[in-house]
Amino acid sequence: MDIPSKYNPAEVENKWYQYWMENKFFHSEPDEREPYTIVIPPPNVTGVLHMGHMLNNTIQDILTRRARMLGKNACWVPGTDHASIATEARVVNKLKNEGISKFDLTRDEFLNHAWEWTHKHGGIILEQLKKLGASCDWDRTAFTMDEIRSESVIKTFVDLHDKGLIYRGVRMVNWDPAAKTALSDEEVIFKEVQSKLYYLKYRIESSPSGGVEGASFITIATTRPETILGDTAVCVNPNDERFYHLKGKRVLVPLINRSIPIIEDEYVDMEFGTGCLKITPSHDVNDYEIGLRFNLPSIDIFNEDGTMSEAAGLFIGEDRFVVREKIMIELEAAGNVAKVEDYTNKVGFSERTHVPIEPKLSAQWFLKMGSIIQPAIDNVLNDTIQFYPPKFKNIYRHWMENIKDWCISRQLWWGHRIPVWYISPSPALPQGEGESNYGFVVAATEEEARKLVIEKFPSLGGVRGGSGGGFFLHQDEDVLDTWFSSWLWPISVFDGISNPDNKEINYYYPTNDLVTGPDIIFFWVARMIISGYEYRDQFPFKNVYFTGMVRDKQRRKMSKSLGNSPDPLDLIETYGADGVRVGMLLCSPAGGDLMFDESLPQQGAGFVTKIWNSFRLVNGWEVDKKLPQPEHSRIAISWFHEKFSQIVEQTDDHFDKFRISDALMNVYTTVRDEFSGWLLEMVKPVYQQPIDGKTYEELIDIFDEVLRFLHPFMPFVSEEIWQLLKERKQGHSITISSWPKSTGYDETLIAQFEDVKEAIAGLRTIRTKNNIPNKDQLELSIMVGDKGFAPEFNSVLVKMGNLSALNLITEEVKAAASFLVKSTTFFVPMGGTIDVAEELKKLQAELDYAKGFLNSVVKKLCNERFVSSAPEAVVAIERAKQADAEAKIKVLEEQIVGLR
RNA sequence: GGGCGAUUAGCUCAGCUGGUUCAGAGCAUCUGGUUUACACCCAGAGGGUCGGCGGUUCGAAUCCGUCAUCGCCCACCA
Repeated sequence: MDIPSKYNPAEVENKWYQYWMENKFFHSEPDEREPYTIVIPPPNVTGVLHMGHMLNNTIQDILTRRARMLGKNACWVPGTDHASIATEARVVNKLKNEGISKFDLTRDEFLNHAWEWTHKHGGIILEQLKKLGASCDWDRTAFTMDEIRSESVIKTFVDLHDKGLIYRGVRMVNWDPAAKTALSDEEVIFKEVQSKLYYLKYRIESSPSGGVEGASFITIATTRPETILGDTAVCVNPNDERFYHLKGKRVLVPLINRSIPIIEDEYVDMEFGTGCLKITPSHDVNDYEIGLRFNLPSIDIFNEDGTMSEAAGLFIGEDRFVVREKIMIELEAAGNVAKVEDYTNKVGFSERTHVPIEPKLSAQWFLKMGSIIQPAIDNVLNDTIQFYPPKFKNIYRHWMENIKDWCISRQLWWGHRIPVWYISPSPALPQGEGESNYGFVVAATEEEARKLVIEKFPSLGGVRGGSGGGFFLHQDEDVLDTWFSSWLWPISVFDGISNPDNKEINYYYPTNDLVTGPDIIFFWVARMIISGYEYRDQFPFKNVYFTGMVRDKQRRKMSKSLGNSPDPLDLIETYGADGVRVGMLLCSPAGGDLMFDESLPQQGAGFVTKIWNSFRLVNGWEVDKKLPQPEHSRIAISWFHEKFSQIVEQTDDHFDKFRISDALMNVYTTVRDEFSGWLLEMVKPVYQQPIDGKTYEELIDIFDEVLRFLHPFMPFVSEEIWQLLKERKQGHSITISSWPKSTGYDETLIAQFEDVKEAIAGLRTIRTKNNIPNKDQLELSIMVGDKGFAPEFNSVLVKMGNLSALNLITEEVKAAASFLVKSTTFFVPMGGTIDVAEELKKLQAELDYAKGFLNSVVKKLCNERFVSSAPEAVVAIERAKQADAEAKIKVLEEQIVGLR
């Protein structure tokens, strides 16, 4: 068969992916087999593949492919997330570049743009996953905002509301002034920033008037001077002696001279700043709480976009950060600034728009987290659901035990519109007004809402509002948090919310493994577990494997702005998908970060070439069926069977423990060392000689098995060679073949062969030291003693050592180079070229070492406490060590005497 | 401020219930080797007081305490 000498990944990969798709090998339907299910962490619909996806999806593909080969009905469900805020931000941005403002559009107009954008850019990432070789069931591709998923989300909202778990409340929320929406706590990232601490003087009311000098002041410290316009109190600690005299007094807010009380609350830290805190209930969570306790007015000085509102009184319409600068100038001029210090504090930023968030009081929808989370806590702590690595259990538990209600509404348009219908007597009632007067109903559709209203409020009458009385319905303008749809993902992809008893959900759920990043453990993983128990009374997945971050060599996170992230598709083009996959996994322990460097896919690609060349070697042999099988081939093949069985067993164990890198390392060294380095070299016929039929056939079967062992990691090259290796039936594929099985193994045989390897290494060393070319034959004599070297592999020694003769002897050989394996001595007669002094030196060194070793062992054995308290097996091992060392010493001493 | 985890070869990491899996792997380094599958290769070598200090034990990389350094998560100190 003619085989290209150079493997061409691009061509091979396209060919086989197409073949797999045409034959629907990745498609799964419920049947009588055991299911194996993974749902993909849905990437943003308009996103593009980055290195994190590569790592994550490679692992999922390996797990899926192996499960498929284990005979399970493997189903890896792909899909994308509508990514409410991220996508909306992109569309807004795009429109802005076209000179269109979102706020000039109607909701429908905007959504048209958003859908257009989604259809144009959506799903690119899924096409990219195909390049990686992802064996997803593409017929099941889902989208968090497609019909089934939308229906599931709405239904869930209505259900949770009807259970009393969803409520509307006015709370201090994290406000994103760029996106003009509330965010959940999880979407806020706190960062340390260099800022300033401003010490501002507030005049005490009824103090002697006159200039600032000499008047009575109280000094507060703040990082946000612009918020003084919203101050409604100044607070001190009741135990703070410094302020006893101010009890019950009032102060004037600088610039606007609003009179506000001095209040006392233990919340204030006497040590910090001046021990005096200004209270701005509208713009700080703590101040809000204090405001509630003291019944303080709340003045919202910001507009939704972070500019000053009318209520601020000054700087109206100007941005908060501009105002910070400006107000300081005015305060300075008015004599209200005591001092300004450099200060480092933490500021919350929006995860999506990266602007500082603004605590803001607003009406939002919340999901109560109190009662529904218990099974999610219990079943992770008791390992019903297992986390890999397990350290994430603690992090998870900590979060769960301190969980707060989930703010699920977002002031956006792109997403699932909240199915809440406000009842009003007029057709044009702005949202927010009249709610309390007329109330609302929660229903999946307007029709249902209408029915509900009539049921609940019969007095309103059934007719549409207007002159005839009746009512109008206004749907809530807001949409739901993206995670409110993705938390249902393992259920909703099988339509298990709307049709909870359908065949698919019953078969595929719960899923087996989830592979994701620890950064979304709270956003997503925890919430899926919660919803799993709430809606299926069952965990959504058995195992969660957390991947690490992909970083660069300097441990920096890969990011677009740093420009340190390679384009995955470029990598695939350069190194081939198999090479990149292997490169990603060679050193990425679970939960540990992956320091990515182009040398990794390079190594992966090198490994692909190695396999390819192994195939070229075997493929190039001429077979002569009449030839008998040589002994060295027979024993080599039987050794490989044992060894391979052992390796498969180890690898299965690695998989069970989600040690994917270790599993790959097993595959890597097996192919490179055991298969190519040893087996092929042992059975390789003499140059241009044919190979016997039996060995060839057995070898092809072994190769087949090795390829199947490789396949989950390197799907393409394994398929290519597998197809070339033998005549295959139409529609056959390694994809649907079987994973190698361990059939048990003979440890003795494997150990014996390790000795043989050592002996061959000894021979090679002698060649190197004495400059004897490989093609020159050597003669080898083995000293046969009671601790004999197993003779089973002697034929292998002859072949691999290129020996002219192999003698079994009982007497020392003079003028020979020698080496020792265990306590068997090997001699290679050197015909007088032997350097006696050198040889003696070497032997003496070995002897010294052996004596020292013996000494330590004997010491241990002489220690009665050791002998009496250590387990018998351990003592026996020590005794064996002693015997071995003694034998070795005897041999060495004899040799030394012999040489002298 | 609270919690979690880590520290083993130049780098990235294994090392399970203390004892031959006990000091390991891959990469990197160094030395030698190419008409005969593969220099994307082969053969060899060097390199570590297992973060420091105490303790438990016949025996500690492994268990305990403590200190140091790093990382991560959570938290409302202006």
